[in-house]
Amino acid sequence: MRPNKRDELVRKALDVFYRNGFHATGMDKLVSETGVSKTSMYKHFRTKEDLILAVLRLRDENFRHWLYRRIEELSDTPKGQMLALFDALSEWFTKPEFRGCMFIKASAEFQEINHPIHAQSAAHKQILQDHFSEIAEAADANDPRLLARQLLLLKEGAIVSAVLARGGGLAGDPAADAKEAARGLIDLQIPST
Amino acid sequence: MRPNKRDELVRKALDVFYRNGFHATGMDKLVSETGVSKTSMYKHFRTKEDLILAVLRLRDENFRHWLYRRIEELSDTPKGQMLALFDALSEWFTKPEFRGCMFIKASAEFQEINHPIHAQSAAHKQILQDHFSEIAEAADANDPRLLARQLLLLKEGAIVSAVLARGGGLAGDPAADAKEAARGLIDLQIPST
DNA sequence: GCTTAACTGTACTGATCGGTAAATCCTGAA
DNA sequence: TTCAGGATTTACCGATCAGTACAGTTAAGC
Repeated sequence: MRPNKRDELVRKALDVFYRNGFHATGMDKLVSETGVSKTSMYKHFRTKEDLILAVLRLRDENFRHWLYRRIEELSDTPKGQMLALFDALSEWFTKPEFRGCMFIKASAEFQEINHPIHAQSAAHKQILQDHFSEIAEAADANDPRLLARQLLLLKEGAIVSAVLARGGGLAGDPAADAKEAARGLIDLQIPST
Repeated sequence: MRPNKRDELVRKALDVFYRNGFHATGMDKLVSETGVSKTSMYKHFRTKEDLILAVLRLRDENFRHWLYRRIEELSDTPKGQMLALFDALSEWFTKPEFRGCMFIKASAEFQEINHPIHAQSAAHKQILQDHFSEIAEAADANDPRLLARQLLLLKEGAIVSAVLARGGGLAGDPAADAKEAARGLIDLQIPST
């Protein structure tokens, strides 16, 4: 058997869903864009929903690993890493293929609280928040969990704003503005050296 | 009668689109949920897209007017009103019918930069940002425009987080956390009394 | 009573939706 | 060389998609 074929399908489906949206992407479109036959798809995934869940799992892995690594590359102190988060975001926003956060879009298209896709999107954000919390703790913040939640707020706000600002419809540089805000919030919790 | 019928359609369509999403809502569903015949719909709006644009116009009007009024009710000082923004959001988030920001969802489903729906969503956020900017200016902020952009970041982040936190999948109280953050950012720009 | 215009239900278009059936093709292992 | 299992193409299912045609209904203004 080919363990590759399934992964290749998920990888390509990720691209198509990310560019076109979930409801707007039909299985026939996936066939033509991925080159994988419909029969094969339904061999690997019972439903479209199962495929989407697999796509989100891959996205979670890819995105978090990229973000974690990039943050560590940009700074080697916890405090610096919290700021580097927004430099990494800025790099992401300026990529031509940037089209917002896949999990925000997934939760927007599948709104029911108990829907697996909605739940998985929430889980992704929770894992990120926990990671931020560890960094904030390492930086000796007074309330690491609060600071982590605020960093996540700024990150999500920056992503949403970056999407709208991409076409020039919204003024400002979301990543830079968020970084400025983060700097203020961090200084409030960590006595400046 | 009958300037009403069109408005009634838009009003009811707003509900359906807000609860179900745009692509996921078919015109036949609108017929059954609004009680307006399909022929009438297409008399008033040439396409589904035109109807969505009308719905977004109404939403923009309703939401902004509600928010502006609520903020003024909660405080009569510019500085207090910037904080009251997040109390108003908290009220919104706890309403049982809360299902996130319609414009974030619209821009997520219609991603193309030049798409009218995308552009209209960006315009809504820009108007809000301008309003915040006026309040920040009245509060004698050092950089009112920056503060306004940061308040918008916190607002959008709080909305997205509130959607994910609604099902218990994400820890924290986004409105409260955002308010705390806003307080810090405001104090940095306005010498505390 | 008649006109006019808004509204209605029903039936339809061709395309696409998610998902399935069946026959064939390809490739690696025995 | 044969066999098996996965992958393929092609065709199909009933449902739904956005949008249209058309004939009938309602109600106000004159």
